[in-house]
Amino acid sequence: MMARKKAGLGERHKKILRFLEKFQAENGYPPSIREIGENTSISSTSVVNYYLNQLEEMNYIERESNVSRGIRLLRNFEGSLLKAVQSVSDMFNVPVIGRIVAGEPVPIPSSDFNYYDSETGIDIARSLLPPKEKTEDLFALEVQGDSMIDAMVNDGDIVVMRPVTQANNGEMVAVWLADRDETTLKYFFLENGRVRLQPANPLMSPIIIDDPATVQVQGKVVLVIRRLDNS
Amino acid sequence: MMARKKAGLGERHKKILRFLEKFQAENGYPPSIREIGENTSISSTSVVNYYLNQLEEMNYIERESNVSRGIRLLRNFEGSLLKAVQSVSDMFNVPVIGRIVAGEPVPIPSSDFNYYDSETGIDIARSLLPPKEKTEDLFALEVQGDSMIDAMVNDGDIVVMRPVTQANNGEMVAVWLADRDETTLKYFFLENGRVRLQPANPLMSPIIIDDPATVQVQGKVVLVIRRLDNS
DNA sequence: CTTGACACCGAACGTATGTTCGTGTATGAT
DNA sequence: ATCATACACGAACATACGTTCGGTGTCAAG
Repeated sequence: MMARKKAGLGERHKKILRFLEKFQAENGYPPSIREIGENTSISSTSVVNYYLNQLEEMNYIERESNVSRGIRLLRNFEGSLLKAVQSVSDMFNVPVIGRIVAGEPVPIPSSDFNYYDSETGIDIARSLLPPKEKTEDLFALEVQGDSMIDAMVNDGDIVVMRPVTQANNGEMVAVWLADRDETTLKYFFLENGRVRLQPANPLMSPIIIDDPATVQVQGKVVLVIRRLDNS
Repeated sequence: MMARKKAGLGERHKKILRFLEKFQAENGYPPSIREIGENTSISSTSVVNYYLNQLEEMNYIERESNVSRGIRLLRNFEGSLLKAVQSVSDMFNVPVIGRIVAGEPVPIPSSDFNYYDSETGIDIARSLLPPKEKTEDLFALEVQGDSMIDAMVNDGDIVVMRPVTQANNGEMVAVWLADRDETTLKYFFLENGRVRLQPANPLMSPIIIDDPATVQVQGKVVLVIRRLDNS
C-alpha cells in the first residue's frame, strides 16, 4: 500500500478533493476533519490533517487555523481553478413563467408568492445585470414564433424582464397594443404626447401611436439569452 | 430600542442575513455564532441563536444542529430565493477576449494559457449550456457594429463560442470569408460540396459558396447574451 | 545494518462553538 | 394592577473539532 513519493496528487488527495467539492455542494459548508476521514476511509484525524496540509501547500485549498470547517476549495481535483463563487448571491434563479407570442398578452407573474419552481427556471449570474437591478421579481419568458425578429429576438430565445407598467424613454419593453391585439418588443419613446415604438433592428421603421392609452406596457426587458443547443 | 412585534424581518434579522452573505462570500464557509454576534453588535451568543432560529422558521436559512458553522443561506435579505449554488462548479467565467466585427477576422484565443483575467470576463451559469459542453476553452466576443443583424445579433451583444475549425451542419458558426474579407455569423450547412450559410433571420437569403476552402470556420456559437443596461 | 523520509494510526489535549438556563426589561393585552 | 410575549444579556455546560504527540511499518539511500 504505497502511493506517491513526491509526485503531485495521490489517490487520497484526489479522494479528499472530490469529497470536499461534493460536501460543499450538498451542505453549503465545508466538512470537518472527522467527516472527511469517515468518507475517505481514513481512520485517524491526524492523517486527514496531514493530507490537508499537503493540499494547502500545493495550493489546492486554503485553511484557517483553529477554525472548524475552515477550508476553502481553490482548485478542482483536476486542477482547473475555481472562481471564488461560493458566494450564494452571485447567482440566482429566474422563473420561466410562460411564453411570449405576438398574438397573446404577456403572462404577468401571479402576484402571489412564487414558491420555488426552480425546475422551470434559468440561472443567471448576478454580474450580468446592472448592480442596482433588484433580482426579486424578475421573470423570464420563452419567445415563441419568429414574429419578433424586428426586435432581434427569435424563436426559442429567452427574455428576462421586470414587471413594470410605465417605461422610460429608451428602454426596451414588452407592450400590448390594444388596438391591434398584439404583443411586441420595442424600444419605448414618449415624445410630445405620442408614443414611438422603435424596433431594435435599425433597418426597420418605428411605429407611431397617437394615443398612449392603447400602449400597455407589460414589462421592461433586462436581458435576452439565446442558447444554441444543437443537441 | 424596539423592533418588530410580529412583522417579517427586523433590523437585526437583516443585519444577520447581510453578514451571512458577506462572510460566506469572503471566506467560503459560514460564520460561527460568535462571529455573527461580533459583527452585528449582539453581545450574547444566545441572542444570535435566538435570531437564527427565527430565520430558520421563516425559511431564510437552514441549520444543522450541533454542527459548527452549520448554516445554509436560502434566501437573500431582500427575499429573493437563492439557488443551492454554493457549489463552485455551477458557475464559471468566460473571458471576453475581443470584439467581433464584419471587417476583421475573429480574434482567436491565444493558445497559451489564459491566466485568470476574470476582470474582463463574464459569468455564466453552467446550466445554461448543454451538459456535455466543456467549459474550459470557451471564449466570448463583443459584437461591434450592426453588421450582423441578419444573424439576429446586434451591436453590444456578447457571443460565447468554442474554437473549432470544422462545423457540423446546422451549427451557428463564426466564419471568415476569404474571398470577401469578411467575418459573419451564420448557420452552417455543407451540401454536396457546397457551403450554404443561412442567416438566422428567416427573411433573409442564404449565401452559397462553391469553394469550401474560402469558408474558414473560426468558432461555434454556443450562447448569445444581450444586456439591456440602460444605465 | 542503520538512517531518515514518508505514509499511517490512536489517543490525549485544548479550545472553538453550539446549546441551555436563569434573569431582566420593555410593550401590549386583559 | 397582572399576565403574557418579544427581546435581550451573560454565564455555565457539553461537545464538536482542530492540533499535537508518541509510536509503527515500509522503503530507498548510505
